[in-house]
Amino acid sequence: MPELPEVETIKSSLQSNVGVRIVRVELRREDIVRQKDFAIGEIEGQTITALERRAKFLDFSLADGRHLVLHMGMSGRIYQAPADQVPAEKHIHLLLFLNNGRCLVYQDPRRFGGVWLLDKTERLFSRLGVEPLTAAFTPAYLSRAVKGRKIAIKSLLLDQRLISGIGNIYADEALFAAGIRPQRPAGSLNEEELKALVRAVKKVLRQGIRQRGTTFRDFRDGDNRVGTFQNYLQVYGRGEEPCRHCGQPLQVERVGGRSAHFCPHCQK
DNA sequence: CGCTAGTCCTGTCTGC
DNA sequence: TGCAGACAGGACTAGC
Repeated sequence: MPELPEVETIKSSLQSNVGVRIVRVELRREDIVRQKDFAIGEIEGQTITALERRAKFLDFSLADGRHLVLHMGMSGRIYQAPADQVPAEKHIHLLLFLNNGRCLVYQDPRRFGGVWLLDKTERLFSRLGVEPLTAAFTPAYLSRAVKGRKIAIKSLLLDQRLISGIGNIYADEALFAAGIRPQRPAGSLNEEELKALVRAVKKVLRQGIRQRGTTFRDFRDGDNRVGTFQNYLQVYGRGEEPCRHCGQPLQVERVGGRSAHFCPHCQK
């Protein structure tokens, strides 16, 4: 569910908890912990010193230098609530009670997400590719990444080892904005198209962040509020509705096992 | 190496 | 109203 703009939105909305101490932890499901360098109880009494995003991961730095890292998978949420009003909802797996009167609620029905308790984030983050909103993501970088590759360009955009943070919605939106069909072999893109694609990826991700994410159904920010980028989607989730640009019906096809939305007229 | 299909889960929607 | 089946924003693995 949450892609880069959604995780970035969650991060911003939870920033006020930096500098706050975790007084009590309630782990309701042990099996959501994917990797454990230390026991969950050891985060009790610790202050959150930073909250950052890496790809689709949310990274809580703790005062002792260790990290609590979360991934939302398809259906995960993390939001703050008054500590004395913990929601009586299903699939709440982790609660962090803070000394500012709030608690952080981690909820994930499908459990494709998870929690990492790490001494260092290196092992988890080192296999991730470039952050698409940094200066390191350039046409030259993408050109090297696609060279000789027959894989569909959309699948390549979703490969977190190359570019980290793009998911199904923003991949489709970026390809539409760049005028490139999702099933095109990556290596077939010319310099001009690569340039357009880099620009389009940055553009749609920034728009997504500005609109505080896309709420198709599940996404909520750190205050449990919906985003608004769904009102600006050009292709994703629009089925065979008319293209907003040319009026021709959009098309949905499976590409690399994922649904791909595109305009056969506007995208080449 | 490249790609597909299967896997992990629950919830929701569609069609009968 | 019940039920079966398809599908969902992610990421990993096995196997051809």
